[in-house]
Amino acid sequence: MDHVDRIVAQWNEERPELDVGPMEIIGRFKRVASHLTHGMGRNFEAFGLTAASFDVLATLRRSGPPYALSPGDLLKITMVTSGTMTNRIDQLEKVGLVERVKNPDDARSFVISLTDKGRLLIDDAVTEHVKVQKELVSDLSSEEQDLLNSLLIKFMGSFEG
Amino acid sequence: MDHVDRIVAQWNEERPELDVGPMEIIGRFKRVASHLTHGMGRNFEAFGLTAASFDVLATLRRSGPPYALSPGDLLKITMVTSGTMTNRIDQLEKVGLVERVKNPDDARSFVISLTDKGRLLIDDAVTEHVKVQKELVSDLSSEEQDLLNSLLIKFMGSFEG
DNA sequence: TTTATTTATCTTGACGTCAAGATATATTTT
DNA sequence: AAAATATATCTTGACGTCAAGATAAATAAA
Repeated sequence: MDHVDRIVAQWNEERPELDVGPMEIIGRFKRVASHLTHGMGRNFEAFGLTAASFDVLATLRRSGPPYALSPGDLLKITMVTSGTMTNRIDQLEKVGLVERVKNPDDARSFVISLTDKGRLLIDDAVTEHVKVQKELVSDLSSEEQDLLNSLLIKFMGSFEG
Repeated sequence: MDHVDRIVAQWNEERPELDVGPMEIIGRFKRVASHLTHGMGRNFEAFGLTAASFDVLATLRRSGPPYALSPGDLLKITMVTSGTMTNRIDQLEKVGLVERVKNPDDARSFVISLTDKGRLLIDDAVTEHVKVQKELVSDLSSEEQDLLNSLLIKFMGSFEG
């Protein structure tokens, strides 16, 4: 009888005609996602980052040398709006982790480039990040992890496929 | 080759020593959670609600008659901070969906009570909500849904058990 | 009974996000 | 060449959230 069971039991009592089967999956899904968010967030904090700033730095880092992408590329990859990305870049530039470099071929655009400081920080943070991620799924057996992953591939495909 | 595969491939190229297996699960998890949030959010909007206000109204409704809980109860159930709950209640009170009723036995506390308008609205919204939820998981077979749910029970238990 | 502690709720200030729209530059059409 | 359209980015204002702390009332300790 976990938290979601209790919610479902209440609805069965109050609105027995409702089909609350999918609510079990979705309720647990969002709750686990919240635990994952908080678990990873504690690590981001330890590096003076937020999920938002980590997201940008990691995107630049894994894109490979020269560790630079346009704001437009970044917002497509990270699925946020342009205003959000402007704000993220502002914050990161303020603390010297990225810099805006003018594109000489198109005066509308920039590239956002990792500074040395930014690259060193994100490399350390990612090293720790994957350890945290491993720990977060560690209560599932290797077989359960594979099974969950294959279900998630299909589930995600139903939205993005 | 989905979005998460591409991210993993980039890390393998740039930081091959990292164990990015858990990242597949967690990356897909957060991405699916985001699709679920947006899918349900469109329905909340159709009723003039947000995920936050729906959350409070649904919690009150499924608690059964007299559809009233204290702010303290609500924040424990919904896992938000007290400031957030105060703000949610303010918004809902402003539009007449709940009201603050003084507790005569303890002058510090109130109960937050669904108004008639609030109860009618949340009953309609929930009816639609479970339909949306059913649709959101409909690309998974009944067996896959059960399998996913049992994995989620264990996964969630690793945080809350 | 006075003082200290705990409990219940609210306030404040900062942050990340989004939607809508503004600005400036590039490209296409006429 | 001028006008219309498209593209790239930024600005603004509102919202939901949180952490930290304030307020007020109830309870416990002295």
